[in-house]
Amino acid sequence: MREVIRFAWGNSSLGEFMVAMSDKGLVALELGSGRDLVEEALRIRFPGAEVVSRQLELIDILDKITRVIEEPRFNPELPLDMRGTAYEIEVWSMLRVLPVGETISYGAFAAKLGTRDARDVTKAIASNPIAVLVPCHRVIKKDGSISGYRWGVKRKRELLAREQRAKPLPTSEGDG
DNA sequence: GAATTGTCACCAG
DNA sequence: CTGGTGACAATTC
Repeated sequence: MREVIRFAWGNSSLGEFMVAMSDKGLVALELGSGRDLVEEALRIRFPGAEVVSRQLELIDILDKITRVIEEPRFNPELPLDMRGTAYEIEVWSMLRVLPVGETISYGAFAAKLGTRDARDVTKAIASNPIAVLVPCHRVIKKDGSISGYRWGVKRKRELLAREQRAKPLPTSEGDG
């Protein structure tokens, strides 16, 4: 029996986004870069699967995702159906334990995983199909600057800015 | 900020 | 194993 991938589009302050689900859970969360392109990419990613639009069925999911984007500390508790190599899944799992508002360098993150190279971690992170819920945006360069993001550097900066605002630290920031 | 170089584990064949 | 590849890191201008 053919696998069915359901998807739907939502809107947030970061722009449009698309969620896609298999029977097991979330398989993709894409931040708007053209509906046709994203939907096409979905079919390429799941050859042989039936990719169908289910806007109304996923309305609850869309609502949760929207809230996560607006409020980084909100936990949607959605099941993730992560597909990739064993190494990629390990990296994505590690990403999800990073605390809100924290950032880590690729090198430091690599060290947490083992003795692997920073360059290697980037490949796995860059292959992450699930934006925001797998907080790949919390990994930045050692320099502190942001060099790349699959869904646009501007969105990455925006997400980080929100998380830092949402950070529970009592410190009063003097930045302006 | 943009360009350059060193480096190495992973992935595909 | 061989070959190709990077959302790096550190340096330079």
